[in-house]
Amino acid sequence: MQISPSELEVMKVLWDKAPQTAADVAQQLAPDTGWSDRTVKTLLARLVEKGALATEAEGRRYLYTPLVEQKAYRSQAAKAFVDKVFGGRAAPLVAHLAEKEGLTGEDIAELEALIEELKDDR
Amino acid sequence: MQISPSELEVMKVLWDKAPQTAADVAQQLAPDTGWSDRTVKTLLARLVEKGALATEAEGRRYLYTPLVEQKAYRSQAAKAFVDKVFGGRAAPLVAHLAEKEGLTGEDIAELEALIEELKDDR
DNA sequence: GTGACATGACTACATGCGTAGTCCATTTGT
DNA sequence: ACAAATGGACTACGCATGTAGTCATGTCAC
Repeated sequence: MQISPSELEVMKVLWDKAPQTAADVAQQLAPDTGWSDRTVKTLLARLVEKGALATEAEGRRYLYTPLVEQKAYRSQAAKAFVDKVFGGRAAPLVAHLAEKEGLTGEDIAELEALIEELKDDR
Repeated sequence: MQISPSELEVMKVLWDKAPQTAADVAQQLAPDTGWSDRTVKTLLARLVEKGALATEAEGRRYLYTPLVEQKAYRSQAAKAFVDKVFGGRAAPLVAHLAEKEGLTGEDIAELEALIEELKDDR
C-alpha cells in the first residue's frame, strides 16, 4: 500500500489524535495547506479505500482512525528510501544529513546514545 | 527539479559511469527492470528536459552525462525525506532503520565513527 | 546504391495524484 | 415545518509517471 505525500499529511493528523471527524482533520490541515474540506475528504476516502484508515459511524458522520501505525509506516518508508537512494546503506545517509547541517548537536547526542544501545544489543 | 523513481534508476547507471549512450544505459538496466530500450530513451529524454542530464552529440547519437551529482541528489533527497516523514529529526530515522534489521554490525561501526567525527567538528 | 538496422523525435495511453465541484440526504436553528 | 448548513458519494480534470509504439532519417554491409 502506497501513501502519497498529501495523504501522509492527513495520516499525521490522525496519528496525533484519533479518532477524529473529517471536519476536525480538515480544520487542522487548513492553516498549513490551504486545502478545502472537499480535498481533505477525498484524501480520507482514498486512505480508507487503501486500508490505511478505518471508519466508524458516529451518527451521520464518520470517525476516522489509523489502521497503519506511524511506527510501521516510518520503518517501511525508511527502509524503502535507504534502499532506493542509498543502495541499502544507512551510514552514508546519516553522513549526508550531517553535511547538510541537517543534524543539530542534540541530534548527534541522540544518535550517539542510540549507537551505544545498538552496540550493547549485540 | 523532481527525479522520479524510474528516472533515478537511469541516473544511477550514469552516475556509475559517464558519458554513455542510450543503448549502453538500456543494456545495463534491462536485466533488472525488463524495460525496453524505448522506455529508457523516454526516461533519458525526460531527464534531459528536466536538466538532470547533458547530451553531447557523438556522430548520430547522443552521449549522456549527469548534470546533477549523486551527492547533491542524495543530500537533497535525504533532507526532504527526513522532513516529510520524520519531522526533520534524523535520530528517529536511524532508530527505525536499526529496528528493521536494516543496520549491519558494519553499519553500526561506521555510524559510530561518523558520530565521533561529528562531535570533533564542533 | 539499396535494404536492414539503429537512433532520435514525437505520440500514446492507462494510472495515480492534487485539488476540488456537484448531488443528495440529513440535521439543526428558528 | 422549512431553509440552511453539513456530510458522505460520486464525478472531474489536468499533470506526472510508467511503459511503450510509430515515424523519419542516417548509417552500414554488401
